[in-house]
Amino acid sequence: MLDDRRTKVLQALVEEYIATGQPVSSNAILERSGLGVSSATIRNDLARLESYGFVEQPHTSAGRIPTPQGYRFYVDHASPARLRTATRSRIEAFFTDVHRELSRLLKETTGLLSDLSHYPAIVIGPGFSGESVRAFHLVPLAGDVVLAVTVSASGRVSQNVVRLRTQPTESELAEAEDLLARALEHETISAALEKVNALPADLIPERVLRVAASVGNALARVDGSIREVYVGGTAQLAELWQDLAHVHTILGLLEEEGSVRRLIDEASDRPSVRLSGEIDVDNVDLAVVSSPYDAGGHGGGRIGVLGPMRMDYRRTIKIVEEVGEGLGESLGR
Amino acid sequence: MLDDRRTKVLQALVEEYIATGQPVSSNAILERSGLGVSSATIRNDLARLESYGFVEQPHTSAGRIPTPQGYRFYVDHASPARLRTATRSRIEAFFTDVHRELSRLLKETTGLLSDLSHYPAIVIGPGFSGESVRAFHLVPLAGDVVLAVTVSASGRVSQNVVRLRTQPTESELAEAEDLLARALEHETISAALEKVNALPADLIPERVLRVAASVGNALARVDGSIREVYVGGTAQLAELWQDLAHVHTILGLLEEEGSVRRLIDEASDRPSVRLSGEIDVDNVDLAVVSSPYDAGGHGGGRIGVLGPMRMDYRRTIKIVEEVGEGLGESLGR
DNA sequence: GCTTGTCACTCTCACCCCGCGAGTGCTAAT
DNA sequence: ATTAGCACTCGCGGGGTGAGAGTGACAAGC
Repeated sequence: MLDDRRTKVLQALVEEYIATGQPVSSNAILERSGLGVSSATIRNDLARLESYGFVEQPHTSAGRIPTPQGYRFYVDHASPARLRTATRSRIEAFFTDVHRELSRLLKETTGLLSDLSHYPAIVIGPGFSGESVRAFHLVPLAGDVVLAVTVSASGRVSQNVVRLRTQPTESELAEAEDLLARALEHETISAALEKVNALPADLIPERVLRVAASVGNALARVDGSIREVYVGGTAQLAELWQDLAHVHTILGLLEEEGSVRRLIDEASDRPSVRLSGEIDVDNVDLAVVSSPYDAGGHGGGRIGVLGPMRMDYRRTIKIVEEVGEGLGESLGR
Repeated sequence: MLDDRRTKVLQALVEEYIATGQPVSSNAILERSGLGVSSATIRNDLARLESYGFVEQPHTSAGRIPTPQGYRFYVDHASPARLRTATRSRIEAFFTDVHRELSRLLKETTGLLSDLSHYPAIVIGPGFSGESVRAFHLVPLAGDVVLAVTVSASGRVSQNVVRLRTQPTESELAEAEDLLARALEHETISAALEKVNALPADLIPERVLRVAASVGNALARVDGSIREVYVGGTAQLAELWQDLAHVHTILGLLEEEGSVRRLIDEASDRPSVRLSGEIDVDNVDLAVVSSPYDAGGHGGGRIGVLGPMRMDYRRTIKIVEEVGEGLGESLGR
């Protein structure tokens, strides 16, 4: 597609633009790239790059800025950065030897990530699925509504409000709790549900069975979909976009759990970069750098940051990757 | 301090400024207030109000804008607004008959409040204290770290990671769990802790007792301070302040749990308004309208919104108050 | 003594004009 | 294919200007 020199010209242009935010002139590329050619040559190359749609001019007689396609090409050809040892050790220290409640750990991870990257950060919690259940409780809330509390083997606590069709008596509820607790013990939720459904219907009062089934179904339904979403570092928004309309739109995105998920949920097993056009978000200058993490037996999730397309990709990708690894290891233990 | 007409002039000025955001001229006050005097008279009054420090001029030949003192006088003398029935019924519908997990309810309440008020909203969770415990579990996490899960009578679930000084065996942990569960059953945490400490040391292995005491102390320490903080509607910030520096500062405030608490924590049993100078936040144009809520036996908390000083106080106060009442009732059941 | 009509004065804001400088595209030469 | 040179384009910032909004002051009226 692009010969070697033109690739270098585009890289220099993107990096210069990322650094300065100003349209980049042929002379600036000359200096940054160190190519031993004249500015006129570079101007010719720029004209070619423009015809390919990688760069554009804000107006005649101005320098060039990258188009989304230009960024895409750059990102796909960029080598990852090396992190300073100070940064690495900060990540390491963060995940070493500190035991925190899961939700707190995830929330604080957004803090770390956004601190290091200087971009707002997103962390999606690891799934529940595949984990066995350590403890289970039913708490009556009101009438036909009960709260099911499940503690997983790794100490995760999940709460679900379940509305039953009928109002159980206290003893029925206790029996159902007992039944489910037994079925769930050291089992995954889906396995336990089968157990419950296979129970001998003649030995257990039907009403109890019905309660247990209702709760079991409710659990199974949410199982796996309880990946909590955490967002941190939103204060950076104002500095990054410098534009109230953009800040408003992005705050709106980050406020709604569903759209946050949509931003970074992706089935890639490596760090990935998504740019405005590729995300289902209209007309916002947006790039999302995300990476999966693997918490060993305890599932895994995804973390990422978002920023304007004019973003330090090489550094950011590396940071997101490393923090993801740290988080995975920390959870995996 | 102020005679009747000057009070009205100030009120009209503040309301006009809240509505338009422009410096208010004597003529504008004339029209809005309906006072049957000439604009010259109002100009004289304005000069007087200025000497009292209630209003100021951005520059010589411009209208007046309220000073913080002017706002203070205004809110202290403002009568609360009436809400449209549509608004009232929205609040009512929100809290009627829907059973949600507590954390979800509180989070969604910030959504309701910010939707109605058009300002970012804060909800502080009701305390745990005073509630009896319904279920209790200890889950070993790793080595000397255990997770204590407490379910309160009203179905609230609290998780605490406790680091013990020694590593208990499985059976010791089970015994300690049993011990604490028994002690806690239908008791408040503080009452239970006394029970545990009063246990006959000769009947129970010392190691078990020590574990139980560690956990109990950890619980007691966090008991009452676990008032979660929820923030919603931050997307409004961009529209409200129209100024990147302000948006940045306030996002920063809202990001940190401690500062959010500081914004609305206050020991007033009525709706209250705090303005920039009165809050420990420097140089931000900020007003906080907050109100307590009472969840009956289950404690209570505080909710509020924040906005620029140029804020529709009469309407906002009423909305915050009503949503607070709704939340209190909903939790009290 | 408070209120009012009048009027000169002040200050901002929006607009326009214009010159500078950066940076390009083109062309002709290598 | 590359380069030097050059004419051309266009945005940006500074300064000038006129209109309009609003005030303060003053003298007259109730």
